[in-house]
This record gives sequence, structure tokens and C-alpha cells, in this order.
Amino acid sequence: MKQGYFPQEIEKRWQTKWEENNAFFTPDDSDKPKYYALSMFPYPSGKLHMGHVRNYTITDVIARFKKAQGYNVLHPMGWDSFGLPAENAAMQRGANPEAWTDENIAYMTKQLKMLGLSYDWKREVTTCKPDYYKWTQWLFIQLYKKGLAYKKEAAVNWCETCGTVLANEQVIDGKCWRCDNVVEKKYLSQWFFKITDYAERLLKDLDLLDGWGDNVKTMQANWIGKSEGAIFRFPVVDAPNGEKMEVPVYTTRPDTVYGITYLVVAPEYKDIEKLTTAENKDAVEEYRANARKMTEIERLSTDRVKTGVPLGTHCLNPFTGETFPLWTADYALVEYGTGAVMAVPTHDTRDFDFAKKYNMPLKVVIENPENPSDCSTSAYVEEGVLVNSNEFNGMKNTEAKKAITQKAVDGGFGEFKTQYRLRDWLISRQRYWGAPIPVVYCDKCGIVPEKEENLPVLLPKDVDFSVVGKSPITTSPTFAETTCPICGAKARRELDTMDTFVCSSWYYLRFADANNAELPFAKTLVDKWLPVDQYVGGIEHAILHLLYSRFFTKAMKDLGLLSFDEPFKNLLTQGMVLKDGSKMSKSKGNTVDPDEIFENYGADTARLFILSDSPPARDFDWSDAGVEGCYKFLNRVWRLVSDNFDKLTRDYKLSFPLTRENDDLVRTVHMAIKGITNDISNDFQFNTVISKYRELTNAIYDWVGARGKLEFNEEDKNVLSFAIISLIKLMAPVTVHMSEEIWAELGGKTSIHEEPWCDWDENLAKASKITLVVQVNGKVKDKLEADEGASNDELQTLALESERIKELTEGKDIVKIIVVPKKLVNIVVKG
RNA sequence: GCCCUUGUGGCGGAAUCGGUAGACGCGUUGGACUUAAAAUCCAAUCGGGGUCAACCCUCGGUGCCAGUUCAAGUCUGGCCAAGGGCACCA
Repeated sequence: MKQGYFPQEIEKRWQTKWEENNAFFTPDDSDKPKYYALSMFPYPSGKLHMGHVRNYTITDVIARFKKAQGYNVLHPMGWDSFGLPAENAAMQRGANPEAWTDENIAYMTKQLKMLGLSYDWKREVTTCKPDYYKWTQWLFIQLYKKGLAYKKEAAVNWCETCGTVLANEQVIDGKCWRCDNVVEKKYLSQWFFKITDYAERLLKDLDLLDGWGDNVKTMQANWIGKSEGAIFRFPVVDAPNGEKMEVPVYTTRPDTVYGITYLVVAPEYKDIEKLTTAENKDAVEEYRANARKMTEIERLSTDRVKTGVPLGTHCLNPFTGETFPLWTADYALVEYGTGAVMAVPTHDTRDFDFAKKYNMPLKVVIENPENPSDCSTSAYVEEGVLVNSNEFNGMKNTEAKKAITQKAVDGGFGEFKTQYRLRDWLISRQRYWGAPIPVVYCDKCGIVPEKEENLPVLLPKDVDFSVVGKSPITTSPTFAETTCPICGAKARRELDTMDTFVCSSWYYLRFADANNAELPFAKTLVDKWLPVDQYVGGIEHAILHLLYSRFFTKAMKDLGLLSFDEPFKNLLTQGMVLKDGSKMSKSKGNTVDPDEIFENYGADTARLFILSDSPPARDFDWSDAGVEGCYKFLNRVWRLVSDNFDKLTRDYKLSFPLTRENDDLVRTVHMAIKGITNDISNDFQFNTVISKYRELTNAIYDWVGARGKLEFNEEDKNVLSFAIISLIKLMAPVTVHMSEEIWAELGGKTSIHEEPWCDWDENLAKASKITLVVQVNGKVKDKLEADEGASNDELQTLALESERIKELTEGKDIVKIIVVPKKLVNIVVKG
């Protein structure tokens, strides 16, 4: 065996060998139980960054550990390869985005292989290839036929820099998720997926996801935003044209209905013109024009002073028989509820602010009996008892919600209503590099989906990428022109492509049957492999990708394509990779290039280090010294083997008799196996796993050192071999190349990665002696050595016989003695 | 404003059930080896005090304030701070 550790040479050799042997092929048919480990697939941006390295290493170690434990493990990889960066790069070069994407995929594939990841590359999936997006289009058509894909004119989010619309989920603080540009509202006719049909199931089924963190689940629950309330319809008493009209409002506070003093409709409210009197018309028009000019950020800012103008008309409150005025104000949102709000300034802070500014009357209807408030300085929003509310006076407001809504139901002017904040998913994009929406417009037949046998609708190649201000796809002289799938007449194709999040909403299903040319996947195979047992990725997808994927899975279940409700059984959201306290990013200039680490230290060091310092869910602070430390540790392990090479055998026997000389190391190994297995099984605590590698290594060194220059007899060699081979097997999921190399050096015929996981003996996985802690009144006063098997009585006697304890308890009353088995004796004394 | 997460040495972080706080590592300091350096190895490393050193003893210490308990990083109540999410959503 070589004296030095040369990772670059070792790693390259094994990577080649694994590839030749097709070492990570996953059969669909196996007697073993299945395990599906998945990382969120990357966008092929050019090069791997440390976040990728962390993500894929975590999943790879899980996959290898589960394989060693006897599972048939599916661990695939693919590319989320449609999207704007490729198109922008193409526009800069005047070339096709496909070439740029292919180059990046080739380079990043090379990097993934250098990291030693155990992917079954035969299942590789690339979303921008026709054999994949054919099925994205096919799924679109299935959703369309079910009424879950539809086109409508709506106010949508428009990003001028990206030249396209965005989904609500892609607008972060009023800005584009990708380029940070402020988003504008536009009225456009666009394609949507009806995710709102699934709002209740998406919310309710969060309860099924025991393997997800609460943070992600609450983020999704907040985004879905369920609220229970009521719709009340208020008749208009003085409509200018004499028409019989009513204004419906949605409220979560039906209990405050007796306190209404005015009503607000959004500036975009559909009936607003009919509700405005001639004398108020100009002011209202001006106000609406101003509202249109405002950006979303200005409009939605909560600390802006509220403004509004009266419409001049009035509604009747059927509960009180009184009338109240109608206003328009931009704090009412047209997209939520009915676009109109009943205002109760005494019990809603926003209404209160508005009422103060415009001197609206205040009417208290909820009171805390112990501490009544007149609501002249702030709204009372806590619970209380109803006042000034006719027959409901004295009722608790929580009960009054139901009772008052019931009265409206009985009177025919209201109903119970559950409202969600979630909006439908806007999936059209006015861009080239995406899956074309497979729809045709025919003058006679209208909107017609493309025939399934004509899929895929291929992206045209005859386009001009140098155009500005419009989608390159519109420059194709051939693409738009087609024939109607129904009548055969001349027709036009849809020119929008799909949001890339559509492609990534089902890729994890395709891995189950990646090369199926007849279907997106066979039902038997998805039902066999799914749900994903462990999904690993960044928290930034808590809402976007994870919500969309859950929706897709549910919709596909309803389409009969698969049989489960949730795609991802367990979710690990890994923390960010930081350097010097902030996230690694090109703009901050604090990135570390994985290639450099591979070159200088090797992939095993990179893998070991990225797992070593923090638990996976927490942020990880990169330090060059830490990398160095991991590299030194691997050298130390290497020396341990090479220095003792002549004493090692793979034919060690586990059934040797335990003697006083050797039992401590054997016990240490069993404890390490147990501890490491538990740490991986329990939330993948790789940082403590790695500290246990070090402890075991230190223990073996100490054991060898204690032997000094003594000759090793057969039993010594047996024990040392057992310890060292256990160590490299335990390390194998992390240091995949080094363990394989040492295994081979020791005469291993097969790959160490085909070996079963180490077993431990519960009786050996504990020290032969325990340290008994003796406390007096809860403070540690002495530590004694005791036999592992000592009874509580024996421990108590031992403690009381300690000289030190005798001194401390002398002349005092022993009130109580508490014995914790195998651990501790606490003597409680008085005086 | 609401919701979620997290607060432990100089740093990253350990600590099944409430039972030795600070595992393991980084850093620092001292030493060995060496002509020297690198590498490697050994040792020390939470703070205050007991007149120095070793040893030992003692007090304090896990964001803050209370509480429960023989015993609290861990449980309960009330705060504070940081990070993240949502937000004129009626």
C-alpha cells in the first residue's frame, strides 16, 4: 500500500471503474424494499456551486446508507433546463439557447461525476428535450380536458426586464423573483392552472406530511390563506339609474355587522360606475386613474395613509334598517373576496384609520365588560360581548359570528363563506425557451388543443434571437401557421410557452420510468417508486415548486395516472452555504469554486467537510481551515491503515473471545457503529456522524500506541482488522473513493459499496465500566468507577462509602437518596 | 401586526428520558521531532476566587426574569434578540 494519500489519482480511477461497471444502476424489479432519495434537480447555469455540493452530497450519503441497509435505492438526477438565463445568454450571442444549455449540462455532469455521486444516469431527465416536454404538453392537455387549464383575461404581474408575465408565487415583495425588477399590473389574456380547486386539499393534506418541517408547512398554509367568514349582500337604496342593485361583501367579522358605518369598494370594482352619482363622477374617475398609475409596492404598502372618495350612493343594512354611504378606496383589493369591504371602524384597525381621516361615525358593537372602550383612539379588535346589536346583545362575539350569519342566511341576504388567498397559477410566458403550450386557435372552432399524436409541438429553430421587446418565438416564419386539429382549416398556434415550474412539477415522476416513449410514465412504476422517501433541497422552494408539485400530484391522481396523494414523504430543507457570515454569491465575491477544492483536496474531503460542521438543516459556514482539517483527518486515516498494513487481514473473525486486553477497542467499535447508525437514521445528523469517525480513529490510534513496540499476536491483529475495516465501512457513504481504495488494498473482491451495513451487538455497544456521578443536593461532588452491571443498591452503597461523600454528609441528616441506574446517585441532606 | 425557526466558550457545534454542560473539530498557547521549515505527535484551553505552580477545593455560567423539581441547556409562564415567511387578504 502506498505511503501517501493521493486523492486525485484514487478518485479518478474509481470513478472510471464505477462508470464502466454501471455500478449505480437501479433495477425496477427487486425483492428488496424500495427507497427513493431525491435532490432538487438543478438549473444548468454553467457550474456547480457549493449549495449544489451540499445538497447532492447529503442525498448521496442517504442513498448509499439506505442501499447498504438493504434497500433497492432509486437515486436519479436530471436538469431543469428551460428558462430565461439560457435565452438571455443566447440573445447576447445570437445563438440558440439549446447549445448553451447542452454545454452547461456537459460540464456540470462532469462535475457531478467528480463528486462521486451514485446516480443511475440511465434515468437522466432533461426538461428541454422533446422526449420530456412532449409529456409536459400531454399533461397540459389532460388538465385542459379536465377544465383545470383555462385561458382568461386578467390583471397579471408583468416584469418588463424579463419581458413576460409571472405567477403570484414568483412575485417577491412586489419584485420579480429572478431579476428583482418591480412588477407591474397588465390586463392580458393568459393561461392558468386551476390550483384554487385544490386549495382545501392542499391545506388539509399538510397534516399527512409528518416528514416535513413545520416551517415549510406553515408557509404553505399561510400562502393558501384559508379564512372562514360570511358574505353579506347590501341592497343599494339610491342607484343613479334606478336599477335594483346590491353590493356583496366578504367578512371574517360578521359579529360586527351592527357597527357598519360605511362601505368601501376597490377602485377596480366592476360595478363602480353604476354606483357613482353624476356629481361624484369626476372625483371618482380621477381617484381610479391615480390608483392605476401606482405600482403594486406603493399600493400595498401598509404604512401609507389611506385615501378614498365617496361614490354618492348608499346601501341598506338589513340588520339595522339604517343606510350607510359607499366609498371607493384603494385599501380594498379587487382580487380578494368580493372586492368590497363592509367598514366597521370601531373593530378594525384599517377601517379605523380611514374613518378618522374622513370623519366617519363610530359605533361600538363589541365590548370587554370589564374594561369598556369607546374606540375613539383605536379600534377594539379583541374578543368581547356584543352591544348595540339588538337581539344579539350580551352574546359572546365568537358565538355571534355564527348566529348573525345564520340570520342573514334565513333572511336571504347572506351566507357562510370559506375564502382562500391562493390564486390560480398563471403559466403562460411570453418567452421562447420553454415548452410550447400545445394549443391552436381556429377562427371556426376556437381554442383547440393539439392532437396527442402530433406531440410534441416542437420549438421552432428558425427564430431570430436578436429581437428586442418581444418573444423570439414570434419571429419564426413557420411556427405560428398550422391547421386546426378539428376542422383542418388554417389556424394559428399559441405563441406562449409554459412556466418552467410546470416542467419541474412532475419530473420526480418521470424518474420512475424515464425512457417510456408511450406515456409520461407507467402507472405501475410510479406507484411502485413513489412517493419520494427523502427529498432534499433549498428552503427557497417552500412555496413555489413544492406547492405546484403537490397540486400536480393531486390532479394526476384525479386523472387516474397515479394512486397517491402526496409526492414527497419526507422533506429535508438544507441550510445555505455561507462564507464570512453571508450567503455565497458572485455579487459579494465570496464564492468558493468546487473545482478548486476537488483539485487541491479531492472530492472525499469536499464531501466530508460539507457535512461536518453543521447539521444539514442549518446554515453552513465555509472555512478554508475546516477544509484543511478534513483533509488532514483523511490523511490520518490513510496513515492508520498504511502504517499497520502488515497487521491487517480481511479474514478477521468476529467470534473471538473477549479478553481484558482487547475488549475496550471492540466495545468502542460497537458503540461507534450504533451511534453512527442512529445519528444517520435520526434526522441525518452527519456532523455528529463525522465526529464519531474521528473519535473511533483516535481510539484506534490510542490502542495501537498503547501496544508500543510489542509484537502483535493473532488476536491483536484480529481486533485491529475489525476496528479498521469497520471504520472504513462506516465512512464509505461519505468518503466514497478512499474507502473503496482501502477496501481493495485489503483484498476486497467486490465494491465496498455493495457491502451490507455494519451490525452491532447491543451487549458490546457499551463500556464495561461506568462513571458513577455522586451528587450532594444536586451538585456533583465525586465521580467513581463502577461495573456496568452494578445494581442500584450497589451504586448507592458505593456512593455512601466514598471518603469525600462521608466528609460532606457527616453530621447531617440524609433526607433522601436518588439513584439513576448506571449513572448517578444524588444524596439530599439537611442541616 | 400575524406566523415559523433559532439563541450554549474566541468560532462551528455536542449533550435519547430532566441526571457529569461544552463531545468532536477549528483557532490559540506551550512542548517534542528537525540545521530550519512543512508534515506529524504530545499537552493545555468557559469565567471568578482560594497569596505563585502542580494538584485539589469553591462559586458562577447554556439570551433575560420567574416557577416546577432532589436535579433544568432540556419542562411551564412571561419577556428580549436575530433570521425567515406572510401582510391594507376585510
